Amino acid sequence: MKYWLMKNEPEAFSIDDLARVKVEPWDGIRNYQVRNFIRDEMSIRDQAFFYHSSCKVPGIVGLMEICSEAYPDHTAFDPDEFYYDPKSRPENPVWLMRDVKFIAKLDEPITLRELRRHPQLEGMRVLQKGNRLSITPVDKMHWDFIRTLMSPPVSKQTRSND
DNA sequence: GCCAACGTTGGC
DNA sequence: GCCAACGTTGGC
Repeated sequence: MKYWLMKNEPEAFSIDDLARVKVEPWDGIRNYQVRNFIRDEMSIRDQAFFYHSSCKVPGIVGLMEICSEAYPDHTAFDPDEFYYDPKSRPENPVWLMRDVKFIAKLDEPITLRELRRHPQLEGMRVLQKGNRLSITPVDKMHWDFIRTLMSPPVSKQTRSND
């Protein structure tokens, strides 16, 4: 099992949106490195942090699970879509996506600022200068440490179901 | 809104 | 294949 951190702008799609719909296609990936992650390295049942980026307080806001194989991102085919990319054709799709499933919303976000404070998290991809990948792998060591920061433990009320 | 950092594009 | 110009990301 692998662990991931997945960034999204909350204005476009937030943890509250995911909590409401429960399952959502993670579309709009237009970076080859990230495409390769989701195609080659992700698996169903991998766990991921939901991260809010480009907002007032960037940070980890929730937990989710990868719940589909990779499949073509159809938003690349549609000229009316913001993420339209004529390179990608239905007969030969360049861009892929996976579905993610809501697990929990944190009672308190773990902010980027806080993540940077912990020496235990040194080397985390998302903390590295110049990192521009919207999805990055998270070492188990770092995952486990961050889970311990989620106190009080992720509350029952915000769990989808166990 | 600024700007550092990095990816992509395209001329040569 | 090089690299300058440009575009995008995303924290601050």
